[in-house]
Amino acid sequence: MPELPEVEVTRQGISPHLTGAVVQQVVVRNPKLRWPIDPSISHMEGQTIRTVTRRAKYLLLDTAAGTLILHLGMSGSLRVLNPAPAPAKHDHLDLVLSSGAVLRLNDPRRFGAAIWWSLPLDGQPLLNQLGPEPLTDDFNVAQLQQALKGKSRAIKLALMDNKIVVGVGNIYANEALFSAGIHPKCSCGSVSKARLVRLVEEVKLVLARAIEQGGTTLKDFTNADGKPGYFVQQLHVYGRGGEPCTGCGSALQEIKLGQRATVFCGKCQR
DNA sequence: ACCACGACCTGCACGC
DNA sequence: TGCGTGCAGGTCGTGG
Repeated sequence: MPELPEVEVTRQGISPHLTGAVVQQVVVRNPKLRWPIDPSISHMEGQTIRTVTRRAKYLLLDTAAGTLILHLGMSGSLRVLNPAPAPAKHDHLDLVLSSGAVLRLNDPRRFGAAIWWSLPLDGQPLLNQLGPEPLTDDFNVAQLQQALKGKSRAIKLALMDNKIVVGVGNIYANEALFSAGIHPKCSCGSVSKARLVRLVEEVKLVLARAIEQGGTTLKDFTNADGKPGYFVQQLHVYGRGGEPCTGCGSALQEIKLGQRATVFCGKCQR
């Protein structure tokens, strides 16, 4: 489900309900996520959520005693419910707030994660190896050029590599490469600086636009209020293999790259 | 040090 | 209608 825009839309949706709220109870219905939810998550009970932030596709709920790190995997979603209905299938985790509202995690495929981290965050192994945030100046041409220098693998795989830049998943990697006119199989080291300038711009643009539109809903993504995102209407290539290119009209090609569906225009992208 | 690939899961669309 | 197959928005850990 979520790439960076969907996670950010989720963050924006839940933040007003969570910031300053006291966690009255943590209910773990099924601990079997990507990593088992550790019982120490109960230490969050009684804590006040100070901030709700995002790093890459991780949501960070900060308290004085530690941070709850949430990841939505491929199929996870968070809702704030008040009142909360009876839990449904795949509702694995609830944070019951003293306001009566409930933050509920639903994740059919269970690739997501919920990790209670009571140590300093800079020692968190999932977080401390991550590359720059794409929507900040830390992601720029100089940094990208340095990261790609001498590498021969396909540019699309590099774009989706969290050490190079975080948050760009399969949808937006396809879209950004299309907008930048770069063939997804281009060898990293062979892309000119001018084209990398363009790529950095397009990555930022497509992510920012998707956030504005409430994210991309393909099947099951909804924001914290249960509403879908509308960016799917602005996708140029993702999910459109065989259909006409919005630029030149020729049929979009679809291949596999790193086991992921890769769609591009053979004419507009070189 | 790099990189490709399998693995983790459920649900859905499709073809027979 | 039912069954098998393949595919899906992520990313860690492995083995080469």
